Amino acid sequence: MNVFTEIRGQVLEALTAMQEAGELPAGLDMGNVTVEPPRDPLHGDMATNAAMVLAKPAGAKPRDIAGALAGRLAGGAMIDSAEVAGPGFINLRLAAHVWQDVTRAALMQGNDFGRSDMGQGRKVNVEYVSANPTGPLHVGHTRGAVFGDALASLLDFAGYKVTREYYINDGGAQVDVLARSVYLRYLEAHGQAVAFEDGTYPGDYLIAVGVALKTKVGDAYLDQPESVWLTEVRDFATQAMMGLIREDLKSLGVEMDIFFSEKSLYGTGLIEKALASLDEKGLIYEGVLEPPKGKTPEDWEPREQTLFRSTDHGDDVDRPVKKSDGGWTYFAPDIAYHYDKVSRGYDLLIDVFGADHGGYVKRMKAAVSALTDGRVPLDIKLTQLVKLYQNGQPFKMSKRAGTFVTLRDVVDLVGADVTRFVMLTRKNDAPLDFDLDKVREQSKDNPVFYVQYAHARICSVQRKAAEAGIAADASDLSAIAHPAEFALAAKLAEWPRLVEIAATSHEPHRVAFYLYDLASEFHGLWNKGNAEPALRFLQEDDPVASKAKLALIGAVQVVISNGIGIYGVTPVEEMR
RNA sequence: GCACCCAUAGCUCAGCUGGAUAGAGUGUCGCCCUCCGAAGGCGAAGGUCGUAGGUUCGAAUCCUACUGGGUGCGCCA
Repeated sequence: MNVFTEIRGQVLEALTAMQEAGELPAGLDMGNVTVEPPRDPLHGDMATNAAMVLAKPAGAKPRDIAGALAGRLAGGAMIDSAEVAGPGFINLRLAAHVWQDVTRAALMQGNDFGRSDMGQGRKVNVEYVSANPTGPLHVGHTRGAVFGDALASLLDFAGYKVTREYYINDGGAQVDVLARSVYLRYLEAHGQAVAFEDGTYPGDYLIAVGVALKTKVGDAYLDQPESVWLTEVRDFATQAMMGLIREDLKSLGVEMDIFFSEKSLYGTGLIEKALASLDEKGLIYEGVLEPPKGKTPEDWEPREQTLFRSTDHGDDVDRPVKKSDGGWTYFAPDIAYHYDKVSRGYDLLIDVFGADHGGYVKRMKAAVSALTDGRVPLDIKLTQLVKLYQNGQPFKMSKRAGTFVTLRDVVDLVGADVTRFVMLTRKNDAPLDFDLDKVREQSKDNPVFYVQYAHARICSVQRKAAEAGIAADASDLSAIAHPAEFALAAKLAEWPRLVEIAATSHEPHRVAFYLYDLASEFHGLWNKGNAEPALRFLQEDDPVASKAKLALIGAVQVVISNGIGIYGVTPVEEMR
């Protein structure tokens, strides 16, 4: 049940009736007509801007339209009163039964309350994390993982068919470096002294991989040239790293549907095919790029390369797909990868990248736009840096990995649920401060706690009720009658609308802020029970009222549970 | 030099894709437990929405130019 769409339906009906009555011209675009909660609750429960957006095209004064529209709306089934206000708003007061209906609907629909068919089953591919398989995931990846996963769940909840995908960069030079680093650890496992030189990975996490390699091949690679072992060790090491990464993701509760290997693109003709497709559109040519203005690299010299005319699709300069030695640039397999995604029939692609990939956005969008002739949109979400703190002080680096704080460090310290929720309490494009102490603090400036606390309180009431042999019952909700109770129910009514807004804007953080508001509304009502016993959830001698109030808070429980469920967070029944 | 992101209360941030008197938390000050969890709640104070123009019934939101901060910029992925 989405109160907003229902009321908007009534507004549109009324407008149509006005057109039929000749009060409004035909053929008006109603797309801009909105129904929203007014910022100031004194203005009523709902407001519509219909009169103002239609005034100009209809050639009438906003307040005149508003007056006529309000007259028609006032007779509606869900509407108690409709008043014209300000420049032409129509403020609506809804009938008490609307809030009771919402409460009932939330309780009955449970896990499905707020679920939308907005996506209409369209296929979406969300690619996220996609960290190089050269080591464990670190904090930055954690944010990308949490964000991508929540966005995927949100889209699923909004009616899309979602695929979660991880792109393994196992085709480039960095996996050769990985192989050499593992080889050093392999020598070390054989008792040799080794030095990690320029660019090799010195992290401790490779020690076990070196040992494992020794167990597998014995001394077969000792004193052998790279040509003998590189390919084998690279595969072995990459697999080991992906094993590590999968475990890291699992510790966060992230499960991918597809791990797509970059290497699998090579030798299959897919890259060639993708580029041929661009070539057919006349977007591939041989040429020489201008040096970047202002900051010319010292070793700059003009080279002829194979270029993609990305400027035809909104990029600033054309981009090379081949290096001067004829090998592919990184961009080429990336084009092929997206070509593959498109050919798998997705209606929408979403890439979640770290902020350091900002420079990549335009060319990637250009590529997808060119490949699909603009048919398939690609949205790229950049997640900004995570700054770690401990007790207000910048956090010192991890002892285990030597160079960075790992995902595992964070999860071990504060837990997956807290990590996930906190990392979603900021917009993806804003930097995030993550204080390892504060996120575990149990106070209301910690949104995780505050929301969980509301859920725990509800569970506490339910335990008390159970002792008295009472359970929620939505069949008679007439006891839900106080403005404070309506306010809470009104907040519940916003949930389905919020899901759609968050999903269309690809902004899962909105869920966190909503849940905080909902929790706040609930805590407020709880406390009003101090002064007004009639507002307490359990009414001594009135089982019908108690059941109704239990239904109300049960509905709150449902929404909290659904909301944090989208975040992959489990609601708690008791604070500890 | 160019591109992208950001700028809102002392601090940390929301702001429902253009709506009414811009909201939370924190910090400061004052209140509220004979009551289902006070790990809470209520109230006060706090603002030229970076600056200057523009678009229109209406701008924190859209456009332009600046200022300040972050990120990136051909054979690294």
